[in-house]
Amino acid sequence: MREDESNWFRKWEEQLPSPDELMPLSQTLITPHLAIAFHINSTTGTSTIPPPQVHNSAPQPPPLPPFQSPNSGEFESSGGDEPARTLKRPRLVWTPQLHKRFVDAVAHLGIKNAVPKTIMHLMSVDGLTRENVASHLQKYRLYLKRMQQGNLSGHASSGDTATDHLFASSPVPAHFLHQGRQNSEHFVPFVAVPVMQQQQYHQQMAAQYRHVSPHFGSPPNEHSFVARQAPQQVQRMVMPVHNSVASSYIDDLESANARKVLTLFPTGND
DNA sequence: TTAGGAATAT
DNA sequence: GATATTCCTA
Repeated sequence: MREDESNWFRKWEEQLPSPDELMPLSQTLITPHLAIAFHINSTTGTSTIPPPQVHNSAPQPPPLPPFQSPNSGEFESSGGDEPARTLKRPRLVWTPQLHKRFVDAVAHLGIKNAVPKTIMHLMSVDGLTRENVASHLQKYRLYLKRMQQGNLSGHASSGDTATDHLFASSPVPAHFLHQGRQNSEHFVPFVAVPVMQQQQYHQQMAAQYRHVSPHFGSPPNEHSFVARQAPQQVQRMVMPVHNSVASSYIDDLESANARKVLTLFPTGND
């Protein structure tokens, strides 16, 4: 009996195609959509279907700048030549850029409303799942808890792990650290804009807020004075849009300046 | 049925 | 240690 079985197996095994014969069936773990979304150089000559964007109801947050992780994407494929025995989604790597967008989203929503699904939508990153966000959020909350208990300096208290560095790469909005006041105040119609887009931003500002700031071609007034006092990065990087991600830059501004700057651009109906 | 969140697994 | 998955709960 046993011998029958092993013979049968050997015969079956001999009839299997060789590895070479199997090669044409190679399959990438990264779909064309993901490859495009994350600027991954695909060697497969597949078509260039634009990825389905997850849209907010209003102006989009800027696309994430090109990713810089070693394998040029946030999604690590588990070795390009590995057979696609698992079609599981590749492991997500939370880069500083991605984390920043996460923090922006959470800051916008306020801790209370920051739940995975909402964060995911606000982040508007192709391929990002609710599970990805939930997992990251879980860890981020633990980090915040540690921050609250330990020193509140704004940097990792003790661990100094890679996570700590990642989390420290985007400033923790001040209101995250004490539970007193987080609310709708954080529904602010701003979004951070990469420096690359300054030009565009300035044009838009000039068009929309000509009356506000000398930076954009009109005479100074009280508002522009306030704006000039805001940290430079905010002057450069804040762009008014509705129903979009609030910038952690804003939350970062502990001073009254920030608040005044915010009032320059009253929130529309979200 | 869906989603959040803690616990657990990889 | 980082991220995914499971499991329980609302």
